[in-house]
Amino acid sequence: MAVTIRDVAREAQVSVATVSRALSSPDLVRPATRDRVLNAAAQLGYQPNRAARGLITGRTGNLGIVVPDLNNPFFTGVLKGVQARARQADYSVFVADSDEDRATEEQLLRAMAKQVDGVIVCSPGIDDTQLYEAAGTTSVVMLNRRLRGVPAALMNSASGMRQIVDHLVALGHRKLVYLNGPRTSWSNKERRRGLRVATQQHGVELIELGPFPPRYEGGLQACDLALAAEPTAIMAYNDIMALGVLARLRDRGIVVPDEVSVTGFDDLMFAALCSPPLTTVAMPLMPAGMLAVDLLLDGLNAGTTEVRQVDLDTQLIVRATTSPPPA
Amino acid sequence: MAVTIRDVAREAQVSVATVSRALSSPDLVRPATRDRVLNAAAQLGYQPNRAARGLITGRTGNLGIVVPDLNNPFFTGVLKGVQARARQADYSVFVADSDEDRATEEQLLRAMAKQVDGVIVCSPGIDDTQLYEAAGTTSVVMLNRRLRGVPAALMNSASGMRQIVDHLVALGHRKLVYLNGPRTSWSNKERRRGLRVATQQHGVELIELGPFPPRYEGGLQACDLALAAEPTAIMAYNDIMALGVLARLRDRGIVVPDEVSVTGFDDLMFAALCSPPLTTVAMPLMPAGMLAVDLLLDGLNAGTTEVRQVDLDTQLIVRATTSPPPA
DNA sequence: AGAAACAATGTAAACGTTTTCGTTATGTTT
DNA sequence: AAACATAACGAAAACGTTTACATTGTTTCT
Repeated sequence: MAVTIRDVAREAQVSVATVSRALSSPDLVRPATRDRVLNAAAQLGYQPNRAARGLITGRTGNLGIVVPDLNNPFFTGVLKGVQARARQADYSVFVADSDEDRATEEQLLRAMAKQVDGVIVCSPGIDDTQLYEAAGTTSVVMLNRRLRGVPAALMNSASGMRQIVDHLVALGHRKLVYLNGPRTSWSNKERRRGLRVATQQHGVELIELGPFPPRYEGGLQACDLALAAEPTAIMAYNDIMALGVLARLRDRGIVVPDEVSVTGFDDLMFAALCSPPLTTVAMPLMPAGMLAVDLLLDGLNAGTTEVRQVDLDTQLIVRATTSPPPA
Repeated sequence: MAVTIRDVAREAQVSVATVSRALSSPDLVRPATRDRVLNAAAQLGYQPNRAARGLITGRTGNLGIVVPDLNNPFFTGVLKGVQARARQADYSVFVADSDEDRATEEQLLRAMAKQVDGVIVCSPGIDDTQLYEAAGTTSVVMLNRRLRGVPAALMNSASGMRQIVDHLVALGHRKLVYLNGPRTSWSNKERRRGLRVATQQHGVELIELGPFPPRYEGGLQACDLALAAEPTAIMAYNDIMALGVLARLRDRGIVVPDEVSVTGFDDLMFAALCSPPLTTVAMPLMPAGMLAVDLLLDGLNAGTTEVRQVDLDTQLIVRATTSPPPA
């Protein structure tokens, strides 16, 4: 049915081996014949059968990525980067959504490992031993999580947090509240770490609350607890929680940023659109996705056992939810 | 390296043919030997090589989906559905993001067609002839777009629009503005269609403006034009535009819904979170994704040439941006 | 000029399955 | 009991590539 390498060979009056070479290692054939082959291939609209190629080379030309929730713009951001970079390198990408469930996550990872040359894992949930096991089966790159011996694309959350603290302290804040996200998440740990050193260096008071679910409702809930501590600024684990905080503050008639400053984290689309627009930290989502692909491909091609873990910079985006504290 | 069907055959003391049968058509082997094979397979951790299988069966076990923008929650919603349903059927899904570009869209579609058993196309942009061509190469299911001879999973936008109009008219509105999205998009056409018949039936005045870019900025821009027409309700093409409208109204000191009612379309997450929470229409995103997969698989397995185009119902979600018009 | 190296191409094996066909054992009908 | 259908299994071909090896013709070296 489909046009095969044999058809091209016949058309170009050469053997199938020559066709194969002309396409995958062009310098092995004479320019004249190469052109003949290429023309024939183009004319017939030949596309190599990837399954057949994969069968013999052991390479599938596929990449996998497993994410906890496709509805979370954070992950679609990196997915977009992954997707774009993979396409440039002529790879296709499988995507799997684990629905935040650790068991399915592991299952998906395992299933995917058979079909791809490498997997990008964005899952805060799945545990270390599972990951090491997967890393044995196929190439693995971690996203936003550091694990010994496994390459990783990291976004410097700690640095983002310190930028927030620097900003708030410069405005004159001296008593800050941080609303924790999930305790187990690497991101939350990193953010706390950045937070601790920054507040200690500046000698300002830090009150930690939570953990809270990293969602709108979590923000609503956390807000009242935060206010009880009477801070001048509230730092949420992420934008969605911050949105909850803003909503609750408005309900209670507390004016942002005049009476209390609020910050988020992630710079999701609506951070710029809510009111007042949210001061937050922008994550290099697409760059991280592209980096992850590069790391994966490096590992595959170079065959070097060098394990690279690369940090990408985050950036504070100052909008309208932060101002000097009330006098 | 990996464990192959031969290893299982040796372990179970049968031929490779029997192993293959025991796994893919269990009723062809005696229960006793089947158990032996299954045990051996389980013990060795055997996983069939999909490339090899695909080579001979002509089936890849893969599905593709091409979307214009992964950052758009609309598409990730259906993607989530696709993904979930595909996993149940033991299919993997390739995802491709065209970045709203028609040329890449076509290119992606073409590239994907070779590697999958079927493709789900969510692209409003790509033109009919391209689609028909793709439908010749591989199985195609359209999402939210009707095309003769091509199966489709459709969300009934027209019905959603009529629900909005019914709602507004019931509240007492008599002069409505609709802010058009992209003229070429099937969704916009459908929404207008529903709008027209509903307003005519009720005998209320309808003013159409635009087209506007279906984005936040589009809403900002459209808002002032809309107000000039002095309607009592503004219906936006989608939630994001509606958000822009709300922002602009607030800036101009116009109170929603007391002075003017506003509606969106899509029920994205922030529609519930913005303030005031947006009255909008919920789309059955995940169901549509799952339906699309079902249609695809039906087409593959049944081999029937019956072309199904299924409509899914949308639902009006009344929140706080609609109320009776000012007296 | 003969040998040796090399460049360009062809032949055929290999990758891991599924499936056709043939063979043997097991019932079932006359 | 002979003939025949049927069930269970094995041998081998096939899928479309890549690649190791063989072959040929051409250049380079001595």
